[in-house]
Amino acid sequence: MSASVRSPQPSPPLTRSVEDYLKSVFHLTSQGGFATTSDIAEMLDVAPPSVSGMMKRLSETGLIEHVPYRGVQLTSQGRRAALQMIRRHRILESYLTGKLGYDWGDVHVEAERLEHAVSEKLIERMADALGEPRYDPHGAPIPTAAGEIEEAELATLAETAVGTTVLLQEVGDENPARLHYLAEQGLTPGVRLTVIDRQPFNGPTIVRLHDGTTRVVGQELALLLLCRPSDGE
Amino acid sequence: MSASVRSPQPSPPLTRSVEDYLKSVFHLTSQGGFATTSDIAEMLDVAPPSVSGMMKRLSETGLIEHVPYRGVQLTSQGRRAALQMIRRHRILESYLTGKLGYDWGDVHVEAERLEHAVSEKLIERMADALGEPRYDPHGAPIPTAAGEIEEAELATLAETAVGTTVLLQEVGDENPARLHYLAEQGLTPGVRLTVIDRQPFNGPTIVRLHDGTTRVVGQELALLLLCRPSDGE
DNA sequence: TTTGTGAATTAGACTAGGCTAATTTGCTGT
DNA sequence: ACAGCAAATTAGCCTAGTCTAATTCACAAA
Repeated sequence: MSASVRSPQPSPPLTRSVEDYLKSVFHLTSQGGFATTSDIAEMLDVAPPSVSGMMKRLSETGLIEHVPYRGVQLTSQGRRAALQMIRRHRILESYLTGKLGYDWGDVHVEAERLEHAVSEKLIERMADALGEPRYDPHGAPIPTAAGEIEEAELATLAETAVGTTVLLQEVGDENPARLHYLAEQGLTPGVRLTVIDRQPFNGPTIVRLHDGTTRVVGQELALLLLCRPSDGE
Repeated sequence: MSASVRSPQPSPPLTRSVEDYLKSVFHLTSQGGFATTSDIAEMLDVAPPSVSGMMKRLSETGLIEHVPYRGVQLTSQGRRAALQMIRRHRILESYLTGKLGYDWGDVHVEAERLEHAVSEKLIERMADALGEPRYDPHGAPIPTAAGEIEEAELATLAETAVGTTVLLQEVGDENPARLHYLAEQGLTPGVRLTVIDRQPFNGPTIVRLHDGTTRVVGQELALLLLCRPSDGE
């Protein structure tokens, strides 16, 4: 009988909404700290009171830690659930581009809908068919089935020093138009860039690609290009 | 201004529930006639009053025709929506078995969840990858994107006369255990069978396969095997 | 120390979709 | 013709999740 006190009761499956909230909190706290009500509300396009209400319910079910008027963080249980959703999302994006000819600008919306409906089994079959990919089409790391995710220290292109050669690792965006443009410019994960100049006052960054051609990248886009120091050449 | 009277207003997307109800009504009226409240309730595993409520809403939005205390039928708009769902379902089943190694007994549940989340575009990509299949893994016809569905006159194996040779066209079941068993027995769509005997009092039907081996098929299963007269041979 | 302000929460209402219990209806058998 | 029964509907309630309007809180600035 004493077990009933802290037994992790057979939790009902999470609803779509709950899954979305957990993902938001995960992303908003990935740099540490708390996620605020208004940030969550904006990310999910709902009104702040909706967030307050949901946060209350989620903290009652032990998925988040809520400090009223301060913000929220995921519990380890909530983090596990969020990572599972992110794995689903990123495997789906990878599968849609890799096996069904989707453009990397179009996968996000489709994956956003499917991630709530796919079974664990289907995700693992897709991952298997793809050869257990470690990164999605945008270069974001895919959590393992066990819930581990790679945490890399990436710098935006906008803050990379002139003269440096870097590897473009990830594009931190999901806007189709921007992604299409970047693909046209050849600015996709995996390419090596050398920063050859940067205009002052938040001006554009000028980079040289491996093939010798150059690109002028405005700040808005440069902030989305996540790079890491290039090892060898 | 006069247009506002009968303009087919930009109907909001159907909810999951609505999609499920429409599918049920379609299946229950496929032989003609009305679908009854209790049949729908049983098929969807909800209480009859839930069905009454939904039928009221659906007839207000013009998807079904409701004759109180009699039953319902789909309007042409409702039929179009139902056929779209059935196309999605059957394309998904085909894709899961054809491209992701699913067993034909396991696809139904997975497709049931995904059919509410996939976009039109994804379905067409899957259909394309499969070469526009006309039948799903159980032999059921797949509606075209334009909403046409093949209507065949099939007889159950249980009613097929002794001595007749037939083509097993479709297995009208979705129970994984039964489907597994049938696959083990080699009783899958496309095989040719000759009925060589049938025991009285709803007893089993004995058939010979093309390879000369025989199978004893109890009535419960024989009722699920939908056959058509075999042309040649 | 007090006050103003913006963020967060509470209050209260609404919709979809489900349920049970009570009532109504249509049909069948006498 | 009508009594009885089973099926269908109505009545009334519940939960999840959303909203707007009103209120409360934390903190920075005076």
